Amino acid sequence: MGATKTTHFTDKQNQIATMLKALAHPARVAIVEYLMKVEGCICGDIVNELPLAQPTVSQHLKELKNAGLIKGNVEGNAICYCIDEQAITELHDYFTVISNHFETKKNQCC
Amino acid sequence: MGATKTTHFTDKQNQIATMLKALAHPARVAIVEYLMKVEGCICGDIVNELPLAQPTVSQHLKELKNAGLIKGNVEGNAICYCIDEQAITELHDYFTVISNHFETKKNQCC
DNA sequence: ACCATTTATCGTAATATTGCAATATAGAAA
DNA sequence: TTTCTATATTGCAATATTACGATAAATGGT
Repeated sequence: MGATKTTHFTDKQNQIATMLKALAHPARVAIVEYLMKVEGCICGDIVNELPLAQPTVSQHLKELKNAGLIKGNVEGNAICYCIDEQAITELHDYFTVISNHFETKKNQCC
Repeated sequence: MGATKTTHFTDKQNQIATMLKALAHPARVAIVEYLMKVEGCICGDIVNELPLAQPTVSQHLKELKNAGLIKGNVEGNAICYCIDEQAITELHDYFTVISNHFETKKNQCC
């Protein structure tokens, strides 16, 4: 089939899965890390930082944008992409809840 | 192509991407959340909790296990899966770093 | 207007993922 | 040993993803 069955899962589960999927590729992880490194936004230079062709990078940026992880502004000739903090915070909070839960319970069996 | 180019990314980037990919599906998110709910481990009952056929659930469990997010023990007739805390902690720490970074910088442009 | 630069889109090939029916396997129970 | 129950594996069809060359679109500078 190839298509994911989303109907019977909760909105939250689908939303988290979608956001994680956006980061589930080394190139997209690298893009986010590059955004950290440059302390601002990406304007063209990202293509030179990745071992991928320009259309491929553009596609990855689009996926990050669709998932709400980055925002894009037209900045004259170039385009300025930067992190959407809210999305990152949401993911961080999610892992905080999971992490706290399992830390306090300290694994009963396995 | 379909195959991800991993060669030119760092080990850390590939590792994070692999772990996130394991969680990048609502069924696998639901499995982890179910593990939280039952406060222990899964022994068979998970198939009844998901809107998917048994072989499909088995496949999702396998992917979570391959990525190191859950551990499996043979427990008599059934199999006992539970969370691998270390993997969850690793992901949590990763998002903490990113989250802290962008929070302090408060978005210069977009 | 023309050209250069930057980014997006299209088209396409290769591969991966998802999902399930059928079947296999392993252990428990009878 | 036969049977039941739980999980895994196989095989396959449908769809998604990844990557890139070619090309388009948008803007700035000349």
